[in-house]
Amino acid sequence: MERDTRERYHGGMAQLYDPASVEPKWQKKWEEAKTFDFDLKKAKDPLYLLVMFPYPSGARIHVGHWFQYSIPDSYGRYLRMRGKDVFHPMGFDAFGLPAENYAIKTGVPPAASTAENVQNMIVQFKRMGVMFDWKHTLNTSEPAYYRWTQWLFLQMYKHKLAYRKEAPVNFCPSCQTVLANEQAQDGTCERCGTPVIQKNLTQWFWKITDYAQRLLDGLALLDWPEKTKVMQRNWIGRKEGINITYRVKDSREKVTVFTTRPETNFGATFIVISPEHPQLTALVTADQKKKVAAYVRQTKKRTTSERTIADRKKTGVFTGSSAINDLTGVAMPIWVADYVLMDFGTGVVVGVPGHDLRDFEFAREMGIEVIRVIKSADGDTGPIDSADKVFEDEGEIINSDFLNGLHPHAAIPKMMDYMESKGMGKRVTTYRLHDWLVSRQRYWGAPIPVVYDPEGRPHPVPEKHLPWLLPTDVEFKPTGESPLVHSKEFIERTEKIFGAGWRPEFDTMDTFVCSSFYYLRFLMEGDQKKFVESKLEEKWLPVDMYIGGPEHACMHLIYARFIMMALMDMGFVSHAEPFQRLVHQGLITNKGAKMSKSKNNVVSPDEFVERHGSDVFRMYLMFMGPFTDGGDWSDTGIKGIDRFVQKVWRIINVIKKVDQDSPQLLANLHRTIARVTESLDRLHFNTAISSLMEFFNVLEKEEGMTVESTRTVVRLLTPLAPHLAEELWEMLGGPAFAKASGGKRGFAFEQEWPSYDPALLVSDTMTIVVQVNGKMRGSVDMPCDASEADIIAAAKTQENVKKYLEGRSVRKEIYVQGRLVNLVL
RNA sequence: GCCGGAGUGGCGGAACUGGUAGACGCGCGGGACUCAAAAUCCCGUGCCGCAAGGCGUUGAGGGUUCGAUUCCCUCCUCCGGCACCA
Repeated sequence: MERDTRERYHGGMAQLYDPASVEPKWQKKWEEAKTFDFDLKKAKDPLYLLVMFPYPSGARIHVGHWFQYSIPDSYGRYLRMRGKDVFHPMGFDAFGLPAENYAIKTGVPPAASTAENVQNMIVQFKRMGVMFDWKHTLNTSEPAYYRWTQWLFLQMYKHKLAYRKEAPVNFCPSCQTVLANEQAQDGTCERCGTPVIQKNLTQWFWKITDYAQRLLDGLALLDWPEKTKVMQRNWIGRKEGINITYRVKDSREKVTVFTTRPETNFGATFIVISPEHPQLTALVTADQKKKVAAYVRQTKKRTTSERTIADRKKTGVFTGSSAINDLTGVAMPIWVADYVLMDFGTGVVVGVPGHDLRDFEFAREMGIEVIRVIKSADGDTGPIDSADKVFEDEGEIINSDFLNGLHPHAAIPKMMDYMESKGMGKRVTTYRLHDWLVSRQRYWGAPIPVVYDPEGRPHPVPEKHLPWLLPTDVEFKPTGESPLVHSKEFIERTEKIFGAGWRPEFDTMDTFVCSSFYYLRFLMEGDQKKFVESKLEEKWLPVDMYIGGPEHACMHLIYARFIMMALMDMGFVSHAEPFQRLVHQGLITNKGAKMSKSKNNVVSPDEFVERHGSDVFRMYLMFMGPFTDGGDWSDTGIKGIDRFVQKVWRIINVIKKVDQDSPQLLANLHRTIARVTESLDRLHFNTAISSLMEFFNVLEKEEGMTVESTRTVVRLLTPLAPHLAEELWEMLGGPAFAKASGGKRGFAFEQEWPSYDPALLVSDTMTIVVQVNGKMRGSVDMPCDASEADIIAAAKTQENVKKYLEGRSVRKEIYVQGRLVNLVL
């Protein structure tokens, strides 16, 4: 078909490059030679290159996988040629919902489907031609791995970083199952549409909040995208303010509020307490009891997402109590309302309706007095009677006794000092960050290694019983409880070890726990009795370059940092930060939309890889644009790369091998080396490829090239098109040459990266652009050592320039060294 | 609403710290080869012009500068994140 005719009309000079036979050949040779087997101990110049590990889905590898894994592979090959000992492992984040859902649907146990998916993915990765060291792979769902997930839990428990408390979960009464937040969007169940209810369960938490400040401070030293750092800072959400304590009228109770704007306190007219607040009952007076109880009951029915819709009409009930504002002596009614959240600040808020929109809305709804204490930007000091007049910005303070005339930057500290001196308040710092809820009411996860005695008290499972195996005699169909509850074996095992009446913890761990330390487990070889080998950890961490999607900015990337810090405090590791440099690959979309199975718009790379080969496909992905940008999928340009590969093949095959390169060719080659090197250093694979294209466009017109230079060109191609380069390298006698000249191994990617001679980049003439009034009017070629005066003089004699100078005087002459002359008239 | 980021030909994109905008590729137009098509090669491809040359131009408007895609201000659009956070 196509191929025969292509050859026939090709002039018979060279065979067409055929990736279908060449690529498997080299994949086999690489594997047989064990070229990717890595020795962590022997490595001299270690570089840890890590790409976030994938979930082993049952579907075939998609375009996004290719983008995420083949391009970093090219980068890794480049660094390897630069002399780095590049450790680039790959594993599988294998616990999680999809395998469990698949089991519910088909009855296939998650362990079986997962193992099969992993094998399928490995085959596909090999076909991709990536140089993962499969000797160092891991799978988080295997007991050999999750025993360390459990070990980590035990360490957290031992160091008082794990605790239990009641927390609400989303529950679907129809499916009888706990839902993740993403399965319960809009307050209805993803699967059946039934309204989701909130259910309180006692669950395990990890105290990430203890590390809030360190997580914040640590960001400063990381080589991460600024955007990601900002997101983490916002996520941690440090706020400095003051806790003000008010006396409650006719009661021994006191209420404490948190505020960052105490200077507005002369305008405080009410207090709002969260419906969940434990102090609430003590504040409710007898005559308000019924109303408040009804309101609290109503709130419980609402999901968090429902409660946090910004535009919702404010609701609330008066508790009957009032607090005294000691600044003014005013009694502030205490209300209960669901717009105040229990888990931020103190769960109680002081209402300043004149200068906070939500407070104003509430006050208007409930008929509470509004006082102005800040002059608005346009000087308005009058009453505040509409939402438009609520002035939330900073301005001059009025109606506030000793603060009058001040601006917030001065008033805030003054008020804080005043309140602290009078014992009314105390400065505090709060964080938005919440403790990490690690319990999941799921089957397919690492069992939490805890057992409960007959009195219900928790005890850690001793380390000698790890891995605390996930039972297999379970019912996957949802019953409203954790699937593990129905495992006879699990309960029997627990009673046998710990005694009659003992029960295991039936919840499993969040999969983010598994992925919070996997970069450490890749460093293990052979000995599986230790969590981490100290010498290797010191040598290899932090990860030099971590590549993954920006969607992990706030979850995985904070959890992993937290765990690393905790492990350092416990003495297991020597570094506080796991990932020194972070790069987010861009997203490959399809017609602007994210590819997803549910949208049925996932592009399969299979047919393209089959037709054009792995090298062409990966280079096409690189050529689409910068790695960090991603892009919209389109196959229209793949032809360009295919042509390029054929052109490279043809030229290298047919070009005359000469004894000496022309000076232009040599200069061009060295310029190309410089540009490709610089592009790769900056992860600009697209421009690395275009530089090579330019080189071949010129090379085509050359008489010939030395074998030495040809080999140099092949080495430049090696990271980008590894299979093609290997074939060319062999053709050029590269392996024999390499062995003869230094004992290095023979594959192309095992060779040294070409260096360039800066002297060859400089030519002895330079082209100076001549501008008149900032517009280009010509150019002059001058020797590099020409003086400024000579250059300007030459510029003025240019025909086209002369025309503009005619009859006008030059007011100013600007000369930019080696670049341009601008004549201002 | 708040916090980030980005807007460059028909398209993907290039342009290091302000200095020839549009590299490279796709697509498109023309030509060579062919009975023909595909493939391949050559030429062209911001606009006007046969050409010499001229003009315009990096989302819109303004500013700084001899000179702005690049720096500053205002606005528009798109993307990402957060959001009743006190």
